[in-house]
Amino acid sequence: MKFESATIKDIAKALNLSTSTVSRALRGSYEISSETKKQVLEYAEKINYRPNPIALSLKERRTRAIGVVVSEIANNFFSQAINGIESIAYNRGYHVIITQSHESHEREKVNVEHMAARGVDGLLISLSSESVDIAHLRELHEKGMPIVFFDRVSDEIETHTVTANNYWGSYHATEHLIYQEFKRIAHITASPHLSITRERLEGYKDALAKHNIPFREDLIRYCPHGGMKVPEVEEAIGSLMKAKNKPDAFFGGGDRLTMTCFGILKRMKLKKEPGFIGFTNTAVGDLFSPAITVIKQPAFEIGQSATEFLIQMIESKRPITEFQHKVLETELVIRESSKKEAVAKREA
Amino acid sequence: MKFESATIKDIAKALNLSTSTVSRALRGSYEISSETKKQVLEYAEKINYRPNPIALSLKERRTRAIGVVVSEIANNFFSQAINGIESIAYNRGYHVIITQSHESHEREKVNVEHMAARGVDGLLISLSSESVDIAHLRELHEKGMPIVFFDRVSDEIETHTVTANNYWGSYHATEHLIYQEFKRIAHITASPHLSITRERLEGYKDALAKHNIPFREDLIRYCPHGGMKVPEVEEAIGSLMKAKNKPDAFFGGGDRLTMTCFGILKRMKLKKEPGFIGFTNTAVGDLFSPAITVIKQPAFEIGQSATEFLIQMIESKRPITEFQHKVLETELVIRESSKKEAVAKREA
DNA sequence: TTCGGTGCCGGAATCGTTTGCGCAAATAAA
DNA sequence: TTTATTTGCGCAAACGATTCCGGCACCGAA
Repeated sequence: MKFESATIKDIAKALNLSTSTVSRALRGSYEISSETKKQVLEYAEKINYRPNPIALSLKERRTRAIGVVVSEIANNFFSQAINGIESIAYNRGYHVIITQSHESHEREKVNVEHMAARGVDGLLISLSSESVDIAHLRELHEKGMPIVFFDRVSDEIETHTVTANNYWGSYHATEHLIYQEFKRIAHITASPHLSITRERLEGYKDALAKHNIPFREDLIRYCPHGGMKVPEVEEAIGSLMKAKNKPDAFFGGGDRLTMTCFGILKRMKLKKEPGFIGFTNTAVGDLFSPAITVIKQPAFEIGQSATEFLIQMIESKRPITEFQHKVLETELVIRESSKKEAVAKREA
Repeated sequence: MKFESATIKDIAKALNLSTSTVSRALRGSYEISSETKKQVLEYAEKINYRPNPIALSLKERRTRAIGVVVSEIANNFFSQAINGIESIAYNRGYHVIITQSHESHEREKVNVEHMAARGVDGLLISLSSESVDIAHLRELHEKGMPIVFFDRVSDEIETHTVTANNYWGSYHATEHLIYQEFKRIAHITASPHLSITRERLEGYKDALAKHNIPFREDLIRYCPHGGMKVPEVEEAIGSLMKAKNKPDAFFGGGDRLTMTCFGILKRMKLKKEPGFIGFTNTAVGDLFSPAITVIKQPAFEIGQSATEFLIQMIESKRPITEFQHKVLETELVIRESSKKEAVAKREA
């Protein structure tokens, strides 16, 4: 089974011209008589000629494609970010190749290497939770591959980054819970070496400090798989609820994590329902019971900005030395799950 | 900014050999002395040589990549199906290129053409809701491009298809609502020329007929954008609720549609809460209020089967003439939203 | 010594496209 | 008429890899 397409040679043969003439005619070179041009153009149109992008890539050493690595597309944040990426890329004439790391460092590496070999012009990446060692990226970066980090960034590579303001998002969320008079706020978060984990943890800590609530390490739980493995989260919550002083509120540190967490807590049917808040970009937070308070990230815009930076790098003649670190604000959407009165009422 | 890689020429030059010898040595040809082979292999390893896939594609006229077109990745069904596709593809040594049509026929066409030109070895496609005319696919198919339809299929092209048993899924869902004593079941569904729309409508009709409930066209609403445009669904529901005889239950015909519908109904805060059921693969249906009854499709398996068929077609020596139409069973997950008693209780 | 065979390797074509260079004919200038 | 310039086009190399074809050297056999 193969699939043949018309080539420049077919045109040349049919019109008794050389391939070079045809090529030049197609791109409207001034060296070709307008009559020949017309002939070629018409015939090309007739047989629906399309230049072979593979041959072009080989020749020009560029593909007009950008590669994307996210952990999961089945994650509201990432699917929205991808839509942002596409919106810019298509307008600028780039195609987007999406891959998933499934939070696996190995998978991330394989994907990145394949896309690099395949000749993408640049890479947009949000690190997997397993990625401590990013030698595979550094190597590529040193060879000149444009790379932009978004969401989960690394400072081991000097380049543009685009993130949400995780610190303030987390700070405000935590402060909101404090205002609602929750005293023992547990923070269920992802792998501690992710930038987002650290930033969100800092915001949480600082909000506590601001309100003179001592930070307690035993209220923090790290789930390296970021909510993908339910037992991991169950274990985290279980251990928290077994303690003498149970938390009275939970704060989820990522999209999947927030969902998983919320589900587990709900299924536990606790007598004393805890307050809940989480980072997630779900569109249906108000359909939940209780309607869930969320920190929403400007995912679409993050995708857009990252893509703009990347294309700018790709198309720049000289190496870039000044890098930007764009930070976009989050939005706290307050609903029922974080309100003390609401919680109290549901318990009554 | 460019990105250079070692080539076979570099090896040849360094070792004072010809490129042909190096090429042969790398693939272990018997015509090359074991000594030369060793040299070449070692040097290749040392400089971390990787064959250029673009050059290979040009030569071999295959890319070991398969293209996927879905309407939205931010759709639980599709993201799960894509995971199924990847699980098979990667094991068989194929890469997966994901594109979204956003329910636009034009976008679908552009994506398909680009992937074809780019040289994917085959195509996995679930049609956009706008795609009535599929000339772009037929043309490709006639030129020999292997294509497998999944989920939203077309009978205009003779090929393998993989779908959920939409008819029975819909039949059982409808029957379930009937058993729960709902009398006027509205069906909010997608574009009428999608195969899934037709199949689900048939199941709905036949279940009504089986229970001697007359089918009423005025209980059906088509939303061509499949729930992507909220106003469209609001209008549909609004018009149904304005009628003298309001529906007492709603049945959503697709993933996005079900979510959108459910949200709108909830926000309407109706005195008399209608029964609800819908096709969706959401993982969090039990977190909703009320917990939502769903028809779940075996999305992952659909993705897997479709990919197996496709790779089989790609690797087949002779044209395939016998096509399979695989149908996988759906699962009805009954929760609160469809239970008459529950609805009554919530109303009390 | 010559012939056939084998082992090992290089030359060159090929995939589809672009492009530097050169060449012939036509036109313009001398 | 001769020389210079322009116009219009073809040849061939290049991108990176594979592969057909052929060649050289060395061996044993006749």
